[in-house]
This record gives sequence, C-alpha cells and structure tokens, in this order.
Amino acid sequence: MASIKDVAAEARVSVATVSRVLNSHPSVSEEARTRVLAAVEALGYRPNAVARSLRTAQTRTLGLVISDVLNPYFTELARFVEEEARALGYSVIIGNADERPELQDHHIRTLIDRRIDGLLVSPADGGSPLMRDVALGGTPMVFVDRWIPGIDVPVVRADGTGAVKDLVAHLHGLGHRRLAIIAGPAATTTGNERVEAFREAMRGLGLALPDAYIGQGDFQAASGRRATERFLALAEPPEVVFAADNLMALGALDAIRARGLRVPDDIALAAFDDIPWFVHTDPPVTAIAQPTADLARAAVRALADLIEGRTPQSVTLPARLVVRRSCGGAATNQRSDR
Amino acid sequence: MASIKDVAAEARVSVATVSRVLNSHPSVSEEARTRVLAAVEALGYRPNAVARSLRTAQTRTLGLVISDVLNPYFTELARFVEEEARALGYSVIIGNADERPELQDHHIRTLIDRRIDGLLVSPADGGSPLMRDVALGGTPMVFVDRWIPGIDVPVVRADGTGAVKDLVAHLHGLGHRRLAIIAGPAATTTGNERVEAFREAMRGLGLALPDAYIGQGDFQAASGRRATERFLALAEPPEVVFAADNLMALGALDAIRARGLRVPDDIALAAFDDIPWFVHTDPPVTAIAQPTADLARAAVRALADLIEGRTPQSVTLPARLVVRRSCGGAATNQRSDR
DNA sequence: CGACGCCGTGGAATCGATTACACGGATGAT
DNA sequence: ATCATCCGTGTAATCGATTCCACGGCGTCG
Repeated sequence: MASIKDVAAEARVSVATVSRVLNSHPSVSEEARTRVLAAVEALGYRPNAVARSLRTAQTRTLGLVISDVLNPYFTELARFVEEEARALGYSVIIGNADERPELQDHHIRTLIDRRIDGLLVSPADGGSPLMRDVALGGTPMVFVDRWIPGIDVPVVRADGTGAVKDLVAHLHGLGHRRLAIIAGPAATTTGNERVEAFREAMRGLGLALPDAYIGQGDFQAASGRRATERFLALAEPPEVVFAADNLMALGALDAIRARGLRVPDDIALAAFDDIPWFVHTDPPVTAIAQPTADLARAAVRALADLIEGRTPQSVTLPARLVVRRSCGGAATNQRSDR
Repeated sequence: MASIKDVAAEARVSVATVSRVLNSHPSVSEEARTRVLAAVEALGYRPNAVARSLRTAQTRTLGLVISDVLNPYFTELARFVEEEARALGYSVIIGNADERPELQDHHIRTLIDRRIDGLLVSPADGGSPLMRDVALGGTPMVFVDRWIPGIDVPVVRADGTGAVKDLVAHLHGLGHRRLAIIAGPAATTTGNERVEAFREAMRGLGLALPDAYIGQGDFQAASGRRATERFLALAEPPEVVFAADNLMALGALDAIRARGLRVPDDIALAAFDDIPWFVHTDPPVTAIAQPTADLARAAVRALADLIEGRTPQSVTLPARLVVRRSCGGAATNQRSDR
C-alpha cells in the first residue's frame, strides 16, 4: 500500500509538503498542491490512520461499551450513537458486554489499548476497579442509560419516574391492585431506580409492594421467565407483571403462555423500554419509551465536549408511557413510534 | 500514559529487553524478566496498540460491515462473529451500512484506513468499485450471508432452497394456491435467490408466480408495508405473503393489521430469517431459520485462514423451516430455538 | 590454551505520519 | 538600497513499539 513517501516521490516534493496538502495547510503553492493531488490519485493513496494516530496522539474514535447487543434498545442506541459520532467526525467501536462484567472489562481494556479518544459506557455492573481507574486516569468518559454512583463523569439518561407513575395510575384505573415487578440486577442503577419509582408510585396510591412481588432478574429473557413462573406459583399471584426491560418482558410472555394463561385477561403485562416489536406481539405490549435517539446524541455530544476541552453536560430526559392492550381496557394512546 | 521507555527506565534495562519480556521472547534472563514485570506493574503500563500496529503492520482486528444493525438477524450474526474472533485473538469493528451503499463504502474506507487485517462483508448492494478494489487490492475479505458475483472471495452463507421448497409444500398442503413474495433488492444475492427458490418450488407444484405477486422490497419494514398494501389492493389478492426477511414481514404484518385483516384467517404470512420475536407475535410467524452461529463461526475462520496464509473454505449451510401458526393449520413443528 | 558459539543485552533503524525549525527568495516599507 | 517579513519548501525529530545486528562474557570442544 502506497505511503506518503511514495506520493512525495511521485509528485517530486517532500513528505512535508504532501502532508500539508492532505491537511489543507495554507502554505502550499497551487503548483505543488495539484501535483500532490495528482500523485495521490495516481497511486490510490490513502493515509495510514495508525501512523497518524501515533503521531497526533488522537484516534478520532469513540468506544461504546453496551450491556447487550441482542437487546433492541441497545442496538438502537448504538445506531444513533454512531450516526451522531460520524456527524462529528468520529468513528465508533462497539464492545458488547453481554451483561457480563468480565467481558465488559475486556472490552474496556482493549479500547484503552487502542487509545480511543473517549469512552461511552452503559455499565453492566456496579463498576470494576478497572472502570474506576480509567475514569480517574483521565480518559474522557460518559455514562449513558446506566451509571455508577461515585464515579464522577457526565451521565446521560432517561428519567422514568414520571412514566412509571403514569403506568401505575393507568393500571390502578383499570382496577388492578396486585402489581408485581421483575427488577434488573441490583448492581445497575436502572435495576434499582425502576423498582424504586414503581414502589413510590404504588405508595402514592396506597398500594403495598410485598417482597414476593419483586422478582430478581438480570435483564435477560430467561430471568424474566423464571421470575414470572415464581409469581404464577404464588397462592395469590399478581394481576400485573411489570418487567424492567424488554427482554425480561419477552420471558414473562413465555412463562405466561406456557401456563396456558392469556394476556391481558388472566394477567396484565407492561415493560420498560419500548421497541418496534411490542406493536406486533400478542397482545401489543404497553411500555415505557425512552427517547433513545436524543439520549444517544446528547451522550456523544457530552463526550465530544469532554474530549475537545469544553464543559460537558449531564442530561436527563423524561421517558413516557405508551399504552397498548397488554394491561386490558381500551388502548387510548395507540402510538407505534415507527 | 506510561510508555515502554518509562518501563525500561524503571527496570533499568533497555526498551529492547522490555519488549522481549512482553512478547515472551526466550532470550531474557530471569533476573531481567522479574524486574521488568515489576516495573510494568508499578507503572500500570499497557502497550500502545497503535504503535505496535504501525511497526508490525498488523492490527489483529477484523472489520465487519453489515447491512443493518436494527435487523435482529444481523445483530445476532455480529454477536457470534465477535465471539469467534475473540476466541481467535482478534477484535472486531462493526460498520453499519443501514442498507445504504454509500454508507457501506464509507465504512469500508475507514476500516481500510485503519489497516484492519481482514474484512467480513454482507454487501448491501451489487458491489461498488471500491469493494472491487479492496478485494483485488489484497485485503483479506470474506462475504457472509450475501455476496457479489464476480468478486472472487470466499463466501459463507445459508442455502435456503430446501427450506423454501418445504415452505411452499407446507403452504400448498394447507390449501393455499395464490402465493406472493416480497423480494429483497435485486442488487443483493439474497434478494434474488429467495425469489428464484420460491418460483422454482412453486413451479414444481404446478403453480404460477405472476409478476403482480412479486413485491419489490429493500429489506426494510416500510417496503414490506408498501408491497403488502399493493397486494391487498389487487382484484385477486394472494392468500399468502412470504417476506424475504424479517423486517419486511413486520411491515407486512402492519399493513395487514391496518386493513383490519387477520393472520392467518384472512391471509397467511411467512418470513425468511427466524428471530426470537416471531414466537411472540400475533400470531407466531412461520419462518426459515438460518444457522446464524455456525455461519458466523465459519466466516471468521475463513477470514482468519486467509489472513494467516492458510487456504480458506467457502461454506454453505442449509436453512430450515420452522412452522408456526401464521399460515394456518396446526403448527406441527413448534420449535422456538431459544 | 585458543577458537567458536551461544546467550543476554543494548543501540539503532524502522513503520508512516505530523510539525518545529531553518532556509532561500520575493515582496514591501522606509 | 537595505532590511524586515512572509511564503513555500525541505530536513529532521518525534510518537511507541519491534527487531536486526553487534558486542561482551562465558562455556565447550578440539
């Protein structure tokens, strides 16, 4: 593959001049510029990003570590992150943690070794020593969706409390009183917050949330299935199951169907995270939608600000309730968002 | 960030010795080795992958260019690709083409600029000049899922003809005679092959496939919706719609529902690509499942073979029919695969 | 006892870019 | 006419690794 030297030779100028042309430095004669451009064209020259990065100590690359690529919420996030990053002149390297802390650390380490300019993380756990070191070590970092208390970096996330309150009110209005939740891992902020918002909303309506109605999940479908089976085996099963993410809702649906029960007649279902498929499930699932595109954009901008020396902003955007048929009653707000 | 020089100074040896220790070169005294290791530990040193790549002319990185991250089939593929690559000591950088040829070229270009060791591509189109140049230019390259005729690189893909034949037989057995297909872009191999297999299977049963029953799609949901609307507006609408990928099936479902029709009573639906959500749609969708994990593994191995100088193998694995309820009748083969 | 070879080590070249600095020539001001 | 300035250009240092080559010391063999 042709290097800058070959171009210089072909154009009969020095490598410095070639570099200047390529970086549109003003001090180059028209004469030299055209000769260099011709040589670039003739040789099909493309600058070596590796060499450039070594010299300039920047890669124009962002790392994005997400908890699970198979989760449509995260792939949507990833898509918008890449879009915004590209608009700002950055590439994105995605690391998929599969909700496994050690895989998350693996990806963070290789991203750091590649000297990415900044890191966007949606932590799968409470934060490893490595993550702490990276944040303290000066690598620009922004948390998106989930964050880790005690690590002082900007956080871009959705606030679901309002939407959860709306959901609980909606359920209460439909006559439901025994509400259960499948929580995410306690180590994640989204795991806790959603339970707390739920509990708080219920308390506001004078409803109790017994421990038996709190299932422990890990944001994966299988855990949603297990938790739901446990609910259904109770002497007094809940009337509603609220899953803290879309995959666990899928698992819940499995478990309910396996029991031969029907949604919403026998039991109602709602989920955090709205995804296109929820419109097409049987029945369509009531969900809390996050403003994914806006979150992605805000996160990338915050990270770019951090990298380029501006002051980044933490951002919190409201999530909103999308009512469909899985909780019973008429769907008043049939928005499909897509 | 500490460099190899800092480690050398700390350990009171030369950088050459540090490098030898790090690459487990035999010619290093035990004495020196322990001192270097101690220094590495003390400084929290991590080798700079950029510098190493420049020198060694390899990045131990694979590029994966997929047509659409929002398509669950491709994210599943991406997940397994990364898994296998990691097992072989490679990282993966994903480029999402969003089914847009110019975006695809953009990603190929930046991946090449980064000097990735090899490229895994599922082309979104018939092949740009750039793709041709890259293949000819000596960058190791393997096509996965889709390929481009005339570019001589290994291809790893699923063969759907058998499964399509099974599907058509299944539909025929259920009494359906007017079968329609929503095709993918003619520029993609998967776009054509699936139509051809379908046509062939129908011919085998003495059925005709009129042009009006061939909808032109682009593998995106919206096109599935449009094609289906056109089918439904025909004087004699089809009894079955077969979508050449899962997103177009989703669009078809939308269109059918918008018309107030029911699946499978009013019209049957089947799709190429099986995804977890098809188990939960209303009704569960009959689909043709590809052996995604095996495809991913085979593709990565072929690419690694190419990179490391072994002879790579093109691989074709059979897809298989998964019958659910969306075509009517009893679902005989209720496998959910997950 | 001398030569040869091996082992551990360090010096220095190298990968492909960017960029500080120097230099010659032209231009403009006084 | 003289000097300062500016412009276009080239030389060379540099980024952080790997690796070839040379060298000194030591063991072995003839």
